Amino acid sequence: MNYANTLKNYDLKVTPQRVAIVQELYVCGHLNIDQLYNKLLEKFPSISLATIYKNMNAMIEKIFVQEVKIPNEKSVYELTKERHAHFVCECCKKIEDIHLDTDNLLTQVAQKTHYTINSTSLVFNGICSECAQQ
Amino acid sequence: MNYANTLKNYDLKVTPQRVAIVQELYVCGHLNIDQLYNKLLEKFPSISLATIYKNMNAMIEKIFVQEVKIPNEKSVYELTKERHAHFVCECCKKIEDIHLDTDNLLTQVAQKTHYTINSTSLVFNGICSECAQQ
DNA sequence: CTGACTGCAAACGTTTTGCACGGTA
DNA sequence: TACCGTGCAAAACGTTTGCAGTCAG
Repeated sequence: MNYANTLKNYDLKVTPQRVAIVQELYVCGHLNIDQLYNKLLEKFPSISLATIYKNMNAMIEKIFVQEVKIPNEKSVYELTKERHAHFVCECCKKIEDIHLDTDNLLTQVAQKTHYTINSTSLVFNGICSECAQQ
Repeated sequence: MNYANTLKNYDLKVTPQRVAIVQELYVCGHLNIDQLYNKLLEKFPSISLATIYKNMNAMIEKIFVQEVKIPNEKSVYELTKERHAHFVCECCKKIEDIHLDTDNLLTQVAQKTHYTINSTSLVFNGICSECAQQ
């Protein structure tokens, strides 16, 4: 993953702060604003929260990054990938991507509503196996 | 629907403001805080936003009301009902409940993650048939 | 009568904005 | 060089809290 080139592909100027944001999202998968800010503080001790917000908004506008809204939790951000669902552990707050076959689901929605579906937001809350063992 | 009795069933004191909140949610289905505030202003010209917030939090705590987080939109609130999904029209912002058979989906999640699922948040974004005609 | 609810004002946390400076292309 | 991004400070916004007065049970 070449972070700088990926930014360019999305029409975003390359700056060290942006590269670091992409890198953290790539490595960590899902981060909320505070987590991202704290990670970046290690590399850029004088980085501003305003910079984080401005960059997230710029990346969201280019659909390079997407916000994931989670019940009872702060929103997290992830690099745009192929459509997938999320599992959130209510205990350790871990978030995992789940790739599901949603053809049947979308067929049901189409039959019941006759609406055109453009995107989905599927979040499953529960207890992960690590937390369940304790 | 007897609003006062329903409030009592959920261990919530009955006040005119609360009855009005339940009534609006029952009639409108889904409302965000501003919409609810504006509706209640008609009946209670001096009602405070703080009252709305306090009551929503009280009702959520009793699981009488639930928050629905929607991508790119403000959260809306609805009376707790049986599990269901939501369709949101990107054009007119209309929100509709959809009752889907999710057995297959939950089976897939169970097989792929071995996690215990306690709740789901399923939101479908698209264009409703009324907006599609235009 | 007692405790809970209301409405107001202030406080708080989060996100956005304006501006001077510095860096990217 | 021209424009865009950064960081700081202030502003804006949404939500919560404290308090005095009022109401429900």
